[in-house]
Amino acid sequence: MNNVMDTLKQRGFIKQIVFEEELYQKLGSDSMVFYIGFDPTADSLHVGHYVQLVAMKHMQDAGHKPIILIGGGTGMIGDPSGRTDMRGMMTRQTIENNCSAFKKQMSKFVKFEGENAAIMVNNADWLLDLNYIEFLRDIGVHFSVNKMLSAECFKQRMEKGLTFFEFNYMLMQSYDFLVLNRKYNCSLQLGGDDQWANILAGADLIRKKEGKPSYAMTFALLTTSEGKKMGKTAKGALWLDKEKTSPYDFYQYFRNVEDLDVEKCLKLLTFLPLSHIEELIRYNDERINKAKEVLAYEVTKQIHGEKEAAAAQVQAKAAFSGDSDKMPVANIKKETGRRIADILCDTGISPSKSEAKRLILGGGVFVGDTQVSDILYEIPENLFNSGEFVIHKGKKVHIKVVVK
RNA sequence: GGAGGGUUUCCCGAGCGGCCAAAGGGGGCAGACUGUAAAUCUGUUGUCAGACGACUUCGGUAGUCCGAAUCUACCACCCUCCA
Repeated sequence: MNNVMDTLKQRGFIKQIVFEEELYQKLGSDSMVFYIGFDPTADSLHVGHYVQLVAMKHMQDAGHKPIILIGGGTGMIGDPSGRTDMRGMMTRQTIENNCSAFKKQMSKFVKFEGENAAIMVNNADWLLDLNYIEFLRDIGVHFSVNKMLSAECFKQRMEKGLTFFEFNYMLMQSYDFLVLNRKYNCSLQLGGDDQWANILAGADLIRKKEGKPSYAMTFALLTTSEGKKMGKTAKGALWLDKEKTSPYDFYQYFRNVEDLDVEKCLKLLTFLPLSHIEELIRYNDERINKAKEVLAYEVTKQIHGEKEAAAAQVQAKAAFSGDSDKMPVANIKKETGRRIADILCDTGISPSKSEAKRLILGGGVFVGDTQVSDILYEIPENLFNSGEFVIHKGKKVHIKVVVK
């Protein structure tokens, strides 16, 4: 069996590993049970989660058995790692809703049948009913506050303040690992590099309580070449839920990544063979656009399926080549009037009329091929009555407006 | 529990009682240059209005004043120091 650690390394996933040699041996010879945890912080997964899922799939394909842990219990607390302030506390109801949304989305990426079928667990099942005193006596004794305080993940919080409430998060996550170890013989935990301290603590706990070997490995976070988090848009995260981020927007996001990030994205987010990727990123000039198209298509395909990906690609190509037949469409009602500012709002191209006017004054709006410079501009009657026309906002937003 | 400091527009942050829709930076959007890239330069960045202008906003509430983001009182939350 091909050693998956090599694969993950070559594709740039791996950031830190505990007992690397030993783990490498095991991954190469046995089928290991491993887990990745996901806290239900929103009602949809985003690209950051997706990277973890890709890694999980590589692991599963190599014969290892994944456990997906949903943090229905840890979500009640909120991970303080790397944050400057406390997360808003979520109600139980919200958490449960988020959990089921997560489950639904994740089930697409890993297989739940066969020899090394994935399983999904929820830590609410064992965390919610813990007895405080028992827990402290059993688990709490193994944690050194001195050591915890020196952890990198609390650093930012040492300046702004950290409540005892959140300070416990690490114990919860460590306990999860222990539970999974006892129940499923899970001895490896994976996660984003921001989870390093939490994961390590868990591995230590298993060694202390069970005297058994346990391993930890973290993945590089998806960041741009400038070190900023990727997957952030003006509207928030890049969601996997197509109601929250349309396949078209999703496609466009990756179609527009910087040159310097294309390779990383192809390796981390797609399953294309490395040789193929090498081929794609060979050029440094405009030919790299081809690679971006492939990237956008492949990632969209993984998440929304081949049909949606193809559709997004067609729309994108149409929009940028001026082929109005296949452009993204916005419908408006016939009675809305023909003023350009109103139409920009009705189609969602602009969030407000003031904004629309600014855009026009700035020279960013075209109806068909004519630039609009007057805020009072009306769509010519014959065009309006013809039922459809094209509006361009800047160079990137091209919409076919259909009058109904 | 005691003493002090804070809460400003998407984010960070400056704001003398009138000239504040509120400096500056970041981010966003648009223009130029390009390759639907980056870098750079320019403009713009509360809402409504064709325009004059009107309206809403500076943690909350109630006041003082012709006039308040700026003053007062109370409330809420946060931080720092001392216990």
